[in-house]
Parts: sequence; structure tokens; C-alpha cells
Amino acid sequence: MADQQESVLQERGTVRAVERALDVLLCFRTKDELGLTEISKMIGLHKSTVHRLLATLETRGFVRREQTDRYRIGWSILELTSGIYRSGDFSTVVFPEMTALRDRIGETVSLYVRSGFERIRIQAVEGIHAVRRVANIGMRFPLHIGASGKVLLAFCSEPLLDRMEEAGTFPPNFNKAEFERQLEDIRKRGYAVTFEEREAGAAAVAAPIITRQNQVSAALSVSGPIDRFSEANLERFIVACVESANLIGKVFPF
Amino acid sequence: MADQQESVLQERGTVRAVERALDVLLCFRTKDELGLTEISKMIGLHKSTVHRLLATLETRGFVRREQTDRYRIGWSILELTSGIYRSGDFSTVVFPEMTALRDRIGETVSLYVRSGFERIRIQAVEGIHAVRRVANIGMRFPLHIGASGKVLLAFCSEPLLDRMEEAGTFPPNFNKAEFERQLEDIRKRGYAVTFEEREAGAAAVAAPIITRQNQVSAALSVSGPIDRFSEANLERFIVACVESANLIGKVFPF
DNA sequence: CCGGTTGTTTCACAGTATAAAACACTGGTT
DNA sequence: AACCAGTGTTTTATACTGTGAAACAACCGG
Repeated sequence: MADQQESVLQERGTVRAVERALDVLLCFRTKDELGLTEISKMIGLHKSTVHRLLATLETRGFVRREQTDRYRIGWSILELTSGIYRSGDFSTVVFPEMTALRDRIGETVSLYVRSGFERIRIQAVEGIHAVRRVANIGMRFPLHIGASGKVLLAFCSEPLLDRMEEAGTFPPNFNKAEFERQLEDIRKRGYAVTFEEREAGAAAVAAPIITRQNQVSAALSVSGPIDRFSEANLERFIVACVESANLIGKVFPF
Repeated sequence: MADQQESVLQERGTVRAVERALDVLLCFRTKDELGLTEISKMIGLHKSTVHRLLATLETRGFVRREQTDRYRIGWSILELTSGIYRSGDFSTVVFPEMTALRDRIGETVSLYVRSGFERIRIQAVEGIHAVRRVANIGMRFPLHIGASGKVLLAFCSEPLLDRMEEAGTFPPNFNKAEFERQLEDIRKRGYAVTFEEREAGAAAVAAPIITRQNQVSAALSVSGPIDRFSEANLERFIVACVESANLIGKVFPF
């Protein structure tokens, strides 16, 4: 036994059928309505397999369909999200403080956490000038682009930068030495400022959220159109952002 | 083949390992931090199985853990929720209209959909007097209690009431004939009003959201402390709620 | 009426998830 | 200190169960 081929163990102690089902679910972050064959092409599985997985996901409410032939994310997902925010002081402290910061400076306030080589916006309060009302909560962004990404990277305890390089996360023209200098600067100052990095015409200030265990598990950012980030405003934004980040860090549940 | 025992086919064409993994996930709607054995007791599976499922969920970011030994819902869930709201006119029409309604009347506005024998609050805008800032989005409630539940039940195309009775959803003292009279009344009026049904001291008004396909797929409700639901206010609430529900129905994506 | 789509069902086979048991580690109790 | 009752983790043989090819059904536009 334990043949020469080792019988294709995937990684280690993980259930393949479940992985595939989760991959099916993750397809819905790109589009919110998908067909069976569409999904099977996306993840390279045979239709019948995907069909069975979808049927299973449907029994637990993770997937639903109004009209036959079109699948959508189900309501069970919502039930689970509510759990994220319910936890600890999130609703009593974190969200109110973010709102207060927004009211003080008028710009959009966002909260990011790191997940692998990316960051995820887990909460946001739109600026008073914003047109859109619902923030893109849950959206992923690169870790090496944008103020809050750099903060998360700068204050990360592990040598993440090296691992990202190995994994080929960076573009060919990426200057690692220069980037490390930037991170060192951010560590020294205690915050990051970026202009038009992630998005043209936009600027951002970000500060680390330092938990009671002295770990940086999140970043708080203030972002908006570059023309409102004048030198005078910038100073105000930095002070306010760092202050709020410190306050949130005292109760941050993660 | 096809032994007398039929080899315990679960239901039909569904993957057991995946069902179990999803059940593990659903455990997190009760508590937001769980231990391994805690989960294994909740769903009656052996520790090693749950451990493997959790490991699998972790690879895809559906579960995470800060400190060893404590599991939490992962960030992938957030990515999927954002998809729900991104869809169609949700962010451009539904949410703004709910906010406008709240601004007009000051009370909490909620949006519910039916899922099985329950209803789920899929969006909410807190009333101006509310203390809590983050609504319990994703929370489930009974279908036969509360104004929006009754609306969903009254305008449901299938004979849901009978099926719920068969399934034993109702308490022993439930008066079905009387309940059907109430539903008939709601159908006739086009809205529902309840006092202290789901919660003591609270009242609610709810109206059906009728889609372009002439189906009731959701209910819009206005709720608040019973003392603000005086006769004069009630009339205003009803008119405003029905009006907003009609408007939302014109674009409702589900 | 056909070829190109869908989504659904079936079925034999082998691969794979399973649970029991042994293991390692922690924190509290005697 | 030794103990015990909890954790989470790893390993293993066995048989259950997920797999994908192929056949099926239903739809659409040409």
C-alpha cells in the first residue's frame, strides 16, 4: 500500500468535495447570477459534478434560484455575515467610531483586514460627498497597493513580503528595495499616505489598528478625491485617523 | 446491488461531505467563536471529521482563527454578501428608497424575504431614534409572527400554510381558521399591521413587494415602539410604506 | 426539422471520506 | 508534583460515497 503514485493526495487532511463546493460558491464573487455550465467551465469540473454540488448547496440555503437555470447566492450567507459584526464591540464601538470620524472629516472611512496576500474591506462609512450609498463591503484589494495595504504589510509580524515575492504576486518592474524603504518609513511615522495608487484621482491616509495583544490586525483608512487632500487637510486627516485607529484598537475583537 | 438496506442514500443526488461542511458553517450563526469539540457536539460528528472539514473551510477562507483552538467565520463570506447587494438595482434604488422612507417617517425600515418556513431580514435602515447602529441583517424570524411575516404568507402563491402545519411549525394552541381570516384581511387591504407580536412593546406595518412578474418575493416593513404607532401616525406609516414597496417592486431583482 | 444550447439523471468503478483510536498539549484540581 | 478532564491533532483500515462519461430531456433560433 502507499503505492508509488501516492494516489494523488491533495494537500493534507482536507476534503476535496468540500473544496470544490466552496470553489463553486466563490464563483459568485465575480458574477451574481450564473448558469450550471458557466460554473463548470470556470472551475473545470464536469457538469454533473457541479450540478450535484449546487443541489447540495441549495439544501442549506447557500445557493438559490428564482427561475430554473439561473443560480444565485443564497440567504444563509447573510446569516453568517451578521455574526461577524455581532461579535464583541463591533457594533457598539467600531462602527460608531468610524461614523464619528467620517462626520469629523467628511471623507469615506474604511476598515481593512489582511487575508493571505490581499486585504479585505470589512466595513466602510461613505463620505458625505459620496454618490453611492452602499459600500463595497467584502471587496478584496492588493496588499502592496494603497495606503491601508501598505500599513498592513508594514506592521505584519511575519516576513510576508518575501513570501509574496516567491508566490509571484508582484509585477516584473517591482522594486523591492524601494518598497521596503517605504514600509520602514511607514513604521517610523505610524501611518501611510498615498496618492493615486489604487485609483486614479484618489488619495488615502491609513493607520494601523493595534490590538491589546500588540498585533496589527487591521487598518483604518480615510480616502477621497485627491483635490480634497491638500496639505492643510492632510494633516487633519492623519491626526484624526491615527486617533480613531488607536481608539478602535483598544476594543478590536479580532 | 441495491441491497435491502438501500445503503442509506441521503435524500437524492446530494453530497454528504459538503452538507456536513455547510452545517459546520451554519453553527456560527448561533455563536461567533467556537471550538472543535463544541462544533462536533452540535452536529453530532466525530472530532476528526469536523477537524478535517474545518481545515478545508479554512483553505478557502470560510473559516479563520486568530488564536489556535478558536474558530471564527472567515472573510470569504463577506465577499459573497457584497455580491448580493451589488446585484441589479439594489444599491441604486432599493437601499436609497428604504433610506428615504426612514427619513420620511423616522422609524426603522426593514426588508424581508421568505426562505422556507422563515423570513430573513436582508436589509434594514435604523430609525432615527434607534440606539444600535448596525442592524441584524441576515437574521431569521418566524413566518407566522409579525407584520412582514404575515404579508409574505398572505401573498404566497403556494399553499404554504398547510405545509407548515404538516411540518409542525405551529404551537399547539395555534388557531388556523382565525389565522387564515387574518391573511384574507391582509390580502384585501394590501398591507399588515401588528402590535406586540414578535416583540413586546413594538409595532409594525408591512407591505408586499410585488415584482414585475406579479410575484410577492419580499416584504417591506416599518417598525418601532408601540407608543409611536398612534392612530394618526399609523395612517401615515401605512401610506408611506405601501408607496415605497410599490416603487421598490418595480425594480426588485429577485 | 435539425444542430446547438441548456439542465438533469443514471450507473459502474475507484477513489476518498470516514470514525476509532492513539497522540500531544493545555489548564485547573487534588 | 502528579493527576485528570478538557482541548486539538494525527494516523489507519475499511467501506462508503463521490466521481465523470454518457445518455436524457427540454429549450431555442435558424
